[in-house]
Amino acid sequence: MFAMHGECVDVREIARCAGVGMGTLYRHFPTKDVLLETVLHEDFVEWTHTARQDAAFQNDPAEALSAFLRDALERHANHRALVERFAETWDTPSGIAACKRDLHPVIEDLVTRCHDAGVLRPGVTGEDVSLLLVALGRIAQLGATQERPELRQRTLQIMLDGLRPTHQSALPTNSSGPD
Amino acid sequence: MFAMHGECVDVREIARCAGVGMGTLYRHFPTKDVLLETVLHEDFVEWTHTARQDAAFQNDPAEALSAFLRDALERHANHRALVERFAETWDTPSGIAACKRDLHPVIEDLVTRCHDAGVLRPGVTGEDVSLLLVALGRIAQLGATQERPELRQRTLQIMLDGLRPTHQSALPTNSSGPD
Amino acid sequence: MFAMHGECVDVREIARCAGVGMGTLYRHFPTKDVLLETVLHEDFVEWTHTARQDAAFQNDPAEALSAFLRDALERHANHRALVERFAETWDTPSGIAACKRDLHPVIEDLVTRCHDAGVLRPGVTGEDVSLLLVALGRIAQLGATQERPELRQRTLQIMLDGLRPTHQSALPTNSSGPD
Amino acid sequence: MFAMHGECVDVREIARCAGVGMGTLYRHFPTKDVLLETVLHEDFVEWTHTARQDAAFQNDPAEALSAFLRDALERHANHRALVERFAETWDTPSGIAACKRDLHPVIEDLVTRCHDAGVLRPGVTGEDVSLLLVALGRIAQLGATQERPELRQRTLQIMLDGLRPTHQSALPTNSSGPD
DNA sequence: CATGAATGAGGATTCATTCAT
DNA sequence: CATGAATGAATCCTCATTCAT
Repeated sequence: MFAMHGECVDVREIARCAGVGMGTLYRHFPTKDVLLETVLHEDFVEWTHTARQDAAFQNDPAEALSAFLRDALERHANHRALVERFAETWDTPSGIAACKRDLHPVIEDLVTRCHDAGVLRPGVTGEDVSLLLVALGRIAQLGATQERPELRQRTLQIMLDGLRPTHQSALPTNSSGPD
Repeated sequence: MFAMHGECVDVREIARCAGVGMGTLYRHFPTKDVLLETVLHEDFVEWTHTARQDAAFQNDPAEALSAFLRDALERHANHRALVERFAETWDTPSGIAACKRDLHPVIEDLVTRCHDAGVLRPGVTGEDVSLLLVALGRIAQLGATQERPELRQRTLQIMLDGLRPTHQSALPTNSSGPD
Repeated sequence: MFAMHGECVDVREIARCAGVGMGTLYRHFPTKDVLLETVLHEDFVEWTHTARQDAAFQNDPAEALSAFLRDALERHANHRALVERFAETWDTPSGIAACKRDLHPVIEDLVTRCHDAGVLRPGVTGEDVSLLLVALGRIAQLGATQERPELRQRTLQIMLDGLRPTHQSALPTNSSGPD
Repeated sequence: MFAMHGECVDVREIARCAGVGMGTLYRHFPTKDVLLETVLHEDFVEWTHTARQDAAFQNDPAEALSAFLRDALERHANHRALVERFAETWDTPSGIAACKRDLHPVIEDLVTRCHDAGVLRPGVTGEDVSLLLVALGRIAQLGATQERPELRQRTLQIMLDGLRPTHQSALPTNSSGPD
């Protein structure tokens, strides 16, 4: 339900579709928000697991990274709440802590491997890639890109190409210097 | 208020912060939605105007495009509702019609000029640029990028570099062929 | 305005149609209700005047009464607020005091004249006739009777015939006796 | 509540008097209007049922008709919203469709039976009787007739007598002729 | 004295959460 | 332990009335 309708779904709808009563729902999850976080945590765990495996099987680190982003794009396209909350990772200290705990290490690994192999633009960090993910998530939710999936793949391609080591120019950094 | 808190703000809050009563608000705008659309329309008009001028004064088309995106990024960073509704341009037929009417031609012009000058990756459309805008908008709203503005500029840089004519590989198109 | 739309009209509408500002309206009438009462009072005065004259010119008391009711019916058909408030005469002590003061004597006179001439069913009082007026008022306001005026005239005819001296049976009286 | 105060009662008042919260009310009835219509429908059903039975047990058609009107009068006296909405039957196409569906056939039957028995003034239609009902409804709501019930019975008596076959004169018809 | 913008209480409706059965 | 009816705070919008200009 969260995947389809986002975090706005009526809890009654959720209970009804789950085939249980409201009470049962609230016994297991004290709050709508906790339910959502739980659902998302499971999604992150599964995503992390799959991503880790895919990365392990893929010897080409560049391809590993782009495969990860391609997969992420499709996941976001099919999961409204994921998109809505994934962004929060960056904002709320606790937020979807799950995301930070589970997913970020995978991204960091991919970035490190790519840098080691020299297939990633210098200076790109895991944080940069995560931000691109947030950006892609928003794109994936647009009705237009749902009807014409090639649209979101074009955007992804542009981002991937922007990450190539072809671009040696430094990315902007904290202009106030190291403080 | 819309800029700061998005379209969810309580109308009472809006009225209070405007220093007026509910009635005054509703005298000027028949509906919360009309108020929002009015605010956004003004923003789009101003944005369009500025963008057009900037583009006219800038002889270098590539710089014109990146200046446009940089400006858009800052605008989105300071305007939650803008971000929320700009995306809708892609979904709701009517939606923020203002956006389509006012802003899209500017984008199309920029893209055309860049292509004519050969400074834009082949195949990139105005639609692609608009999608990047939506993506950037989401980024700009993150608390993290508000505290560390260089973060969003990094993302923008990656996107801009992905748009360079260096990348000659074709972008994905409707795989079902021309129908 | 009250005549056309009833007492629900927006005061702003009234002011606008009168070509004055709200302040002017409220200078003359401290309250919407006072305005309505004033308007109605004028109507009652005019009605009373006309009714008195008509009655004076008409030698046949029966015809005078039925002419009065016919006229009242048409007035009610064209005056929503009149209908809405005329009924209140019976309820609120002050209410449209104007009505009691201005119109009721006319009715009482007509009834007395009819009784004196023996053309009215025994026992019928001015109060009975006034109640019939209230009843007719409601009828006159129905859309159906506005489109087909003969409908309301049929109802009036039935009432008038019910008032004929043909009917000698006593009308119900306070069953608890004279207390 | 509707019976006592008419359709203007605050839903909160309704909920409070029902001893339930707002939510409970809205769980059962999606809209204030639906609630009203439901209440009225039940009333119409019950009314129809009773009226049909009374009519069936009464061999004298004239008495059946006057009993029906007497009963209607008392019902209206105790039900403000009934009065308010019953009139609408004549105006809004849908309106209290329930009324038309449930009650009108009963009235038509009564009228037909009376005509067959020759105890009803020639030309009187079910529509005429329904209009008299509307008229009586208004009367029944007056505070004066609530305090002195004989007042409304007098009005009813006058109407009933106006319906007697004694009155052979034709009732007004559409003056524009049969078109 | 005229204006009409401003006021704000009041009314219908929604939905996350609780609790008696 | 499961149920789902009940709760009521929160939200958008209307309109009679006031008051600064």
